[in-house]
Amino acid sequence: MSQVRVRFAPSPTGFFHIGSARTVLFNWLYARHTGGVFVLRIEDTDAARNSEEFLRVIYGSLTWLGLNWDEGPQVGACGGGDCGPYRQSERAHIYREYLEKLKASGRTYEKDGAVWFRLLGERHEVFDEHRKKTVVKVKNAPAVIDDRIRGRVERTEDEDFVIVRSDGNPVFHFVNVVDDIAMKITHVIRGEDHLSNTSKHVELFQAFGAPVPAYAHIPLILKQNGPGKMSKRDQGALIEEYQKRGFLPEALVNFLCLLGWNPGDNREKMPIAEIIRLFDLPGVNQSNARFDEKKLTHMNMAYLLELPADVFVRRARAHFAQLGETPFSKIALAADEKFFREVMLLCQPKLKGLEELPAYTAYFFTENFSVDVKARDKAMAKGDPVARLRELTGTLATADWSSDTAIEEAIKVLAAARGLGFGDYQAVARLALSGTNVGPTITGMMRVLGRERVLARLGRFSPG
RNA sequence: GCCCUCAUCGUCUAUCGGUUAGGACAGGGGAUUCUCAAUCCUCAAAGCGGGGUUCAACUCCCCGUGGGGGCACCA
Repeated sequence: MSQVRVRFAPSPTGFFHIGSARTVLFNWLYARHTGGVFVLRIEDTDAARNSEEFLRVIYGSLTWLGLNWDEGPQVGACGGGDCGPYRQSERAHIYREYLEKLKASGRTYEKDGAVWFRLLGERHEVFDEHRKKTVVKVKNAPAVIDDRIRGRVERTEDEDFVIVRSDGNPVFHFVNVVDDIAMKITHVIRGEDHLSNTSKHVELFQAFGAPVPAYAHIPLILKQNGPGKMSKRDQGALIEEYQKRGFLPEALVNFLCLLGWNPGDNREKMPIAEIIRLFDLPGVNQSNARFDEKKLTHMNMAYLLELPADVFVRRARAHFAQLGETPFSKIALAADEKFFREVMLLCQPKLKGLEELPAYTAYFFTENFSVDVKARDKAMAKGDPVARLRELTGTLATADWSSDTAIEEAIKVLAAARGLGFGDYQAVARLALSGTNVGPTITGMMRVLGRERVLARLGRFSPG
C-alpha cells in the first residue's frame, strides 16, 4: 500500500476546542503510527467569518500540544510540502480548474446564479418539514461508505447541492473534495458530525474519477453537563484555556487519547510513543464520550508528579510568567532564583496542577499574606497555642537548620520534653508561617523560608 | 418531520457466545501521617426494554425506547 496521507482541515472561524483537538490528535496518531504524512490545511473560503487571530490560535494550540504537521502552512519547523498552497483562500485557481473538469463531465448545472452538482438517480419531490419547503430528493445508487470505525454506512437518498455560490466562491463540499484529491489524501479521519456529508463527497470523488479515500468517523465529545456535543461556547471547551490554566500538554493529550480509544489492556497513563505504537483506527470506539475534567485533573497530577526537578521549575516559572501582571506572578518572579526553585520543588508533590501554584505559594514570597479565619480558629482552639509558639521560638532559635529532618528532630525533642506530640506544634506553626492549614511539610517550609524569617513570623504572630 | 448513527457502574472504558462482568476517575470507609494532598487497603456501583437465533447471549439479528449528529449559496 502506498503511503498514508491524512489531513486536519480546520476553518479559522472560532477558537480551537477539545473536539477539534481530538480530531487532529487521531489524525496525527494515525500518520505517526503508519509512518504517513500529516497535512494541515486551512479551510478559509468563507472570508467573512475567518480571522487571523483564530488562525494563530490554531497554530499555537497545535504547537503546544506537540502535534507537528509535515505539510501545510510554514510555522516554525512545521509545514511546507509539494501540494500547496495550504490555505484555501490561495487556491482559487485550482478550484477553477477542477470546476471546468466537472462541467465538462456534464454533472453540473446553473440555477439562481449558482453552480449545482447533479446527483444521478431517480428524482422525486417531497415537502421538507425542517426547511418548510418542497425539495427534490434523488434516490441514488446507494452511496456506500466503508467506514474504518463504523463499518458499512449507506445513504439511499440525497439532494443536489451548490458547489459554487452565486458570488463565485466555491462551497465547502467542493473545495474539501478537490483538495483531498489534489493533496492525495488517503484517509479522511473526522468527527461524526460529517458522516451525513460523506455521501455527497463520495459522489464528488466519483464524478472526478478520483479514488475515494478511506473514511473514519470518530465519535463526538459531549459537554460535561447538559445535553449535546461540546461546542466552543461551553465551559472548559477551549484548548487555550487549559494552556492558560497550566495543564501539562502531555497530560491533556494522554487524556484525549483515552476518550474514544484504549490500548486494549487496562493501561491509561502511557507515553505518547507507546500510544503511537498501539493506535489504530479499528480500535476507536463508536459511541460518544462525555468530557470529564476530574479525570483530566488526575492525569495532570500524575504527570506533574513525575516531572524532573529542572523541568518542573521551568514550567512553574513559565506559568507565573504567562499570568502577566498579577500581584502573585510579579512577586514570585522577582524572587531569588534559587529560592524560587526551592519553593517550587517543595510544593511539587502536593499539587494537582500548576494552576494552584500562585495561591499555594504566595506566603513564601511576601510577608503580607492573608490569614484564613477558619484555619486560625481551628489551630487556636486546642491546648495552649500561644505557649507552643513561644516554646517553638526558643527551640528554633538555636536548632540545627541543615535539613528538614534536623528541624523535625529539634521539634520532636521539644515536644517530648513537654509530653506533647509533633502535631501540637505543627498546627500553630503552620498558621503563623503561612496563614493557612494546608501546605507542604512544615519542616520543609521552615527550611526554605530560613531561620530568620521563621523566627520573625513566629514572633510577629498574634492569635487575635 | 426526514436521514444517519450510537447504547456495560455517576463518568471514561475492558469483554470480540461460556468471566464471581475487569480496570480507571469521582464517591464511602480504613491504614499511614505533620496540615492538606498523595499513597496503600477496602466498600458501593453497570449489561435500556421486548422479541428472536443458539445447548449457551452483554456479545449475533429484529422491533421499540433513549442519546447524539445532520438536513444552507456555513465549514
